[in-house]
Amino acid sequence: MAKEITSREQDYSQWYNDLVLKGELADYSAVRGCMVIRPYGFALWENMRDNLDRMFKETGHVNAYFPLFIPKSFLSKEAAHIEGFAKECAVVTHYRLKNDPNGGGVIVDPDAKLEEELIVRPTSETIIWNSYKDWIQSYRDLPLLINQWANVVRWEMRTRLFLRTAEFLWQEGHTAHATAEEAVAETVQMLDVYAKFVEEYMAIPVIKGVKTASERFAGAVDTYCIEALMQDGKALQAGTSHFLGQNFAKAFDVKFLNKENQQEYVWATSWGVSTRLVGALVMAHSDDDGLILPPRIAPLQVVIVPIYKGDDSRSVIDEKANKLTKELRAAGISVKFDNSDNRPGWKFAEYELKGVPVRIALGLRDIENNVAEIARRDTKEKKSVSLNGLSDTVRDLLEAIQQNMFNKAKAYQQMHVTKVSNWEEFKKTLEEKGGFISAHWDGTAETEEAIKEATKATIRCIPLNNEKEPGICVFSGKPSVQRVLFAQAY
RNA sequence: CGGGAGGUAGUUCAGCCCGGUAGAAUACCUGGUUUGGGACCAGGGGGUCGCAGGUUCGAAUCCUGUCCUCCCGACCA
Repeated sequence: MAKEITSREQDYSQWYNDLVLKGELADYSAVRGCMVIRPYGFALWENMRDNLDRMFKETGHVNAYFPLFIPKSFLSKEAAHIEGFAKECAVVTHYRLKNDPNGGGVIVDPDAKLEEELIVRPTSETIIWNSYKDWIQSYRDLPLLINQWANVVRWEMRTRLFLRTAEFLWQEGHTAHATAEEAVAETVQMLDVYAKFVEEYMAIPVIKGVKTASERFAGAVDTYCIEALMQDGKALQAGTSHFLGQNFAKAFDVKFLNKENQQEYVWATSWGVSTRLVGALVMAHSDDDGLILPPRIAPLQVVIVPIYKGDDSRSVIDEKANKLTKELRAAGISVKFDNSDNRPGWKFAEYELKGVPVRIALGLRDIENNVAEIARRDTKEKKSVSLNGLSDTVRDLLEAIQQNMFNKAKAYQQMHVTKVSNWEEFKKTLEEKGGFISAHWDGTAETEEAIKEATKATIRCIPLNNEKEPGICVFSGKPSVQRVLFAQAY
């Protein structure tokens, strides 16, 4: 049995890797645990990034940029924070190379040792709070609502393209507030922004919740998260928003003078999503024929494939296709007319691999009848449509695909939240069905750890607005006040 | 950091056991015929066999070391 599960996991790993590589999203790089994001994959990330950035600005945030390097001493100012990150930090110890006196290569110049080592940021709380200390004097300086788009490095033991890489791109918001209530409201607001983005743009339904103490961000008072379900039944943390209390304000001595002329520590939040979302997109929607990208963020929404028959047809079809391309672009749809020298069948397969939502095939026969064959990637349905008002037809279809992808993923998610009442059911469900398991938990870290030890499942979150429902813990049999969501996770 | 499998053409891999001229498929280039689901014919270019030592007349092949990749485990706010 264990063997079968292993091979199933391997199959999914292989499936996922193929999707990313053949879909031309990313490649492995020469650097351990890092990846090269290819133009197509980067265009996808840019679309995600631009939409998120707009949503951040609509909620009053501004962008800034802080340094890549963090003095070692900064990290040690917040005890829990260093505890959480110390094991995975890349450290800069020298600032110069020199020619190897014993050979042709270069060596690190031992004379160029840094007095204080620099840490390549695993996250930027410390370097940012060092600046905030100087920026915040009075309640008039608050709230401070700043986001940065950056790369961070976490030296993970084991990496997977997009889902966990040693270096990744992300955004991190860092805000400072006059009151705890305001900071909590900000934390929840940004969680809502993330949930809205992931559901409405990426077409992936999420469960909003709060982490247990053991899964909490290092240095946070509360960690809120959105959890998504992948097609192999594993959960993926798609975004987090942390209420940091006054931990970082105290560590970096950031005080403000309130209206009553009293010194107070500020209240903080931080929140982030990363290129991991691209991995989520791949895992949540793809099939055996390749990627399936949601229209709202697809780098390419429509591809037009000409079906030539002899050289005579070429100019007629090209002319018509160029006209349609122009028409669709004018309607705000991203289109590629692929008149390259490959055969139609090759192109069909190619754009399916890359997840282009809509394909239009155009041949002489179609033009004579004033129609085109339009195919949707999500369901693979094909039909003939009139060329009159094609941009409206395509726009409606793109919207329908977006909706259908979300509905399908939502139905899958709902089918995979299972309420269980005892330990046998818990194990059986996890093994045979996967997904989220809604179960009573006695609230202790010991039980959480024991369940993880036994099944690899962790508490993904305590859903927001969770019903209070007395019961007994599925593992320990002790009293419980509510159900929580367990799952195996990425 | 433990266990397993690998590193040979752009890619996927064969060759290795049993040492003796560097291979296939695919991709790429040229010409032609084609085009409604990954075309065909002909010709062509492309590799310090991961790296470093060793054994040998001779190493992709054997030995030692080392680096890297993938899978599993440990680790992973």
